[in-house]
Amino acid sequence: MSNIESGLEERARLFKALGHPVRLLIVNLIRTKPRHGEELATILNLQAATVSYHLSALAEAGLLQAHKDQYYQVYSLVEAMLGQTLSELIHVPQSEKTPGVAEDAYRSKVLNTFFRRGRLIQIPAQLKKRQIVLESIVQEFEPERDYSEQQVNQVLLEFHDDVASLRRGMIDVGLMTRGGGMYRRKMS
Amino acid sequence: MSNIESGLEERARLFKALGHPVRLLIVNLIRTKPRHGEELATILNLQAATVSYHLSALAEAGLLQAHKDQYYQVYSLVEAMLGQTLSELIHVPQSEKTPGVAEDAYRSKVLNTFFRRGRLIQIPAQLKKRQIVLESIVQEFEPERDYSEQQVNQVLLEFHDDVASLRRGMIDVGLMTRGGGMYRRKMS
DNA sequence: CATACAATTATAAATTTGTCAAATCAGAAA
DNA sequence: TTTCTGATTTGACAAATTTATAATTGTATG
Repeated sequence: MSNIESGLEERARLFKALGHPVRLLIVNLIRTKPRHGEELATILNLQAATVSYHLSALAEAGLLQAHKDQYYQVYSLVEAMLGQTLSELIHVPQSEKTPGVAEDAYRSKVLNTFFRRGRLIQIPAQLKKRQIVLESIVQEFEPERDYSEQQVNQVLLEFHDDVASLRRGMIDVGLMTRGGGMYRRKMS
Repeated sequence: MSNIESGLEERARLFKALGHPVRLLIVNLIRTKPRHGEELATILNLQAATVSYHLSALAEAGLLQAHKDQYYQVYSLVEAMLGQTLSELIHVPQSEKTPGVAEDAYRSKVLNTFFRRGRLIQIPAQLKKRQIVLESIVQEFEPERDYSEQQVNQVLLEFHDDVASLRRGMIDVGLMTRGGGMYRRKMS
């Protein structure tokens, strides 16, 4: 996966997720043992919807992971995060330190809006934004190589479940071509 | 220093401070070398006032320290913070996990508003709040022991520069008594 | 002391967050 | 299938955050 997310925003998201008393409490509660939403809502004396909101913030930041268990959506801590030091977490690669040209800034903004942890949250309705997003995804294909629909789907599935729309989008926008049932990425 | 700050809010403040792209950038810039506000404003292409706002958020969170150098207020990183792991930083003492009774909640709220990193930001104008704040500060004195004005000042100076107002407040509110030039804390 | 420079504070506007209630969804169980 | 239970989404609204401009404060230099 390539240049899809601005590391800067991603980092900020992590810290922001932890920057709220309720969410810190949630993390601490889940740390003692994995828990589901309703349990937390009761303990914290908040609405289930509110807890859900906070949980998704934490999950999007990569701090929590969820798995289904019967009725319940059980959240647990992503242990891998815990060992990192502030020093490591704070660090932003040199390349990101200057916001860059306005053009790139807009591109980053769009990518940051629609991608979360490498996955496409939603396919942009606006052409201009869809274009930017698809351009970023098409990088995953080698140019001038034939892919079966199967293979195309497999790659696209990493980004979004609605692979059909993505596939169609690629053709519409002119990033890929189809011929004789095979797909190939156009060289830019 | 005692129960003055809710560790929970304090932690959240730390993370919240880092939870913004501009502030992360600032931290990274300052990390390479200490810098002053205007310099950062230029690099980041933001108003000086805006940078000032972000800097104070970072300073209040304990991440930055400032020292004057001629005209300039030079900010540098508090190195001590950097080594801590997320695991350590996230941890909230057991006692804080339950929000507590409403009565205490109000008290915490007031204390959190007026204290920052153990220092009093401002002496509350409202009596009720001043009372809460002073009560918390008076804990630093042993009851039934005589203190000279000098000694009183020395303790109070840890909390706020305007020691005179604090001293007077203590008497007004009835937390301390003065007699023959000596001060003593009343047993509650 | 007046002027210049940097920093902070005050104010205001725009944006984002946090919360709840109501509606919708999704998986299990009857 | 219908129903039950927990989870998520949506809409609304209050609260907070972010940012800019203008005013103020604080140092230092001529």
